[in-house]
Amino acid sequence: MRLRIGNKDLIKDINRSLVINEIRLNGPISRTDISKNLNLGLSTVTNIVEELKTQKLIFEIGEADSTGGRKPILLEFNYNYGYTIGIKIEENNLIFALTNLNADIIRRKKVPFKRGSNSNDVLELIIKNIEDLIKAIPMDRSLLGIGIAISGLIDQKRGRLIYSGMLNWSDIDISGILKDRFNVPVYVDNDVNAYTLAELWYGQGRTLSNFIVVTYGSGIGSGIVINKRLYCGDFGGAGEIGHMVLVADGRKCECGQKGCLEAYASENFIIDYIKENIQFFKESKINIDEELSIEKVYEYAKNGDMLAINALKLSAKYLGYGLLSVINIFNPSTIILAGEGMVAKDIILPVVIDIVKNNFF
Amino acid sequence: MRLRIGNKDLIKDINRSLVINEIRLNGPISRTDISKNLNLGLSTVTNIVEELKTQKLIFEIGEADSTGGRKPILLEFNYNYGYTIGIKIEENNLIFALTNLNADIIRRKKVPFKRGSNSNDVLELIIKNIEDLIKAIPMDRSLLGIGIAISGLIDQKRGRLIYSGMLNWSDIDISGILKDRFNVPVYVDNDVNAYTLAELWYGQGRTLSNFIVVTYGSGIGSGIVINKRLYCGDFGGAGEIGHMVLVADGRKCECGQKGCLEAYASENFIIDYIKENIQFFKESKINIDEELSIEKVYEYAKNGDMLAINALKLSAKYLGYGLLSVINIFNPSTIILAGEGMVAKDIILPVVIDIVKNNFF
DNA sequence: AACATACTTTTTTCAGTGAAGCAAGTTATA
DNA sequence: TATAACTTGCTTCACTGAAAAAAGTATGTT
Repeated sequence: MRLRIGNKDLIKDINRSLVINEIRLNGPISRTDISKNLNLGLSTVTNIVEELKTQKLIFEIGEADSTGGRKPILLEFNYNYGYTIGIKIEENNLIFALTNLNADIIRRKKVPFKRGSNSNDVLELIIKNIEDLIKAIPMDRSLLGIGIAISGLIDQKRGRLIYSGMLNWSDIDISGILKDRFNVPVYVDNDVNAYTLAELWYGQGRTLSNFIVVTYGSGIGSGIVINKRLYCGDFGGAGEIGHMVLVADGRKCECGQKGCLEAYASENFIIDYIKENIQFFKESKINIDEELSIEKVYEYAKNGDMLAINALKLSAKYLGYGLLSVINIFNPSTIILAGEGMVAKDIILPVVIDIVKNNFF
Repeated sequence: MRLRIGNKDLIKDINRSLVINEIRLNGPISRTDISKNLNLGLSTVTNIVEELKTQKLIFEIGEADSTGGRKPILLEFNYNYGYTIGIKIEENNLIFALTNLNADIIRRKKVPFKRGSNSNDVLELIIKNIEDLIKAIPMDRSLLGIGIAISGLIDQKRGRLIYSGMLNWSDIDISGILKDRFNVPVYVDNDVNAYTLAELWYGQGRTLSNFIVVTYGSGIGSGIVINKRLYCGDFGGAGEIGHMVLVADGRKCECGQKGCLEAYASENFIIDYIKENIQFFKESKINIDEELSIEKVYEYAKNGDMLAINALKLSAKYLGYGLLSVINIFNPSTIILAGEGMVAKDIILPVVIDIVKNNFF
């Protein structure tokens, strides 16, 4: 990143940003209060507000009660100034959401596609659906940007998909293709990071400087926020805590390594563990001959099946050790646990919390 | 951190910083080149340079060869503008260094104190020696700041020592005491972070945005640099990679946890391993009855003793697994390995590199 | 070799610009 | 009449850009 030099444009940009954010986050608010909160001159605020009003980025929403003088005029951010489209690419589904700037969903759409489709066909499908969604935007407003979440390794800076095992795609310039077509900024990131940004901007992370989001489900991933910014590493692949070594020389992991956290705390491990140990649980109702899905395991556990419960608890134990490492490394005030695996949180959380509490250095 | 509003002071501060840093890092340099490199107006550079010259922060060092026109006047940063004192508190030694702003050491001093001394006595000793060092500063120059490195848990923001096991001190307002006495900024951090900052400012890290320093010795620690800033975590304790769980339910660690990296990759492990396994190495020359120090182990290893070599290699193997986890989490372009353990790098490095290369996801 | 002319490059000067800041004034209310 | 909210007009100051000044080099002529 090149450092910006100080000049009048910089001042302008800074103060406009400050005023917009003050109104967006603390609005409705009066000019006087903005001035006090930001320590900006009152006349400066007046001028900036005037400009933002003509740009329709903000508007006067009405007046508040007087406290002994002229009533303050309340300003509010125009959340419908523009719209954005968010897309999640799943294994055989596209999920679209058209939102305003408050992330209110205006329209939502789920579009299936054939598992294993090639990237060109799916991108074609994405373009068609974006065109369709754009029609729902009011005439005098416009699309401001597109965000895409894909499970895989992403070059965030260039908006390229480097590799996705789930889709079996590699090296696709998603941002370039869509930017050419729609002429708006296009952001691409993996699903965990996208979820982490959501927590940072709209969720529990709003008030935090540093936190880690850990997703627990088919695999284990994490999003890292440091100094209020998502950290992606030098090659875009930070946060792969699923492939931390938890058991030196341990179980083989899909990635090729041995003893990864993900080889112990994941859906696959739970199912494998049940298969390996069903012989020791004569009273278990689990039928090993039918295809065993993770949902069925949850079902069995809910009904008190000890094998299912043990498998979940063991997986949770390893998850706890993984979190312990994360805590020792990042020393964050908060860790957010999420992911499909959390549907069994009644069983998992007590185990995890117990391990973390009793072992933290 | 409160955001600064945009005004003329901000512009001034930014551009003065940019010019100073340009001269400091790329000097000697002419006004014209500064203007080109920073994209700042030539007249602006002239004005700022004039100001910095009267402040004696920079000076004109001479002229460079002409390239067909007027000779450029070269500007250089005045590294002797002021001085700083750096102090490392060891188990029974204080190490002082008086340096100029180029980190050139003007004077260095080693002052022993009684192991187990209380903090007041040692701080008294520190103050006396600082007073002594200040006498070595030229009359017209001054002390600009003090930096202190201690092994332990530090509250960097307040400059307080929270707890040091090595010294058996806790909750000491080091910064407050010295700031009151000398009226200059005082920075306190643990030894690993201090070393990491040295790498960031003067070492291999100068050109890197993200890197991790891993110290391997009596324990394992790490310093984390993200976006050119040292990351300390919300409670000042980030980087404790020594207490990552490497072997679930493994060896007991000094910290109370089980299976920490430090329980496997550390001097203590190496010595314990030798004691536990000497029975299997009949040909080993190691005499288990004498007090076994890590230095002696290195000596034995250098002379080809297989037990010593095996112990070092095994410890290195675990270190490799630890680094693998660090790489998976941070995805940095560079890891810097340092610490006393590296004196045996001929044995350790090949093992570590092999593990990392063959396993990286 | 001495000199004149043309061109280059570096640095300085100075009027102009614009964003913030300040103070006095206006509006609206208790 | 006092007070709070907001507006207007003027001042300030750091950057900008163009022109001028300073200090060279390159080349051709006598």
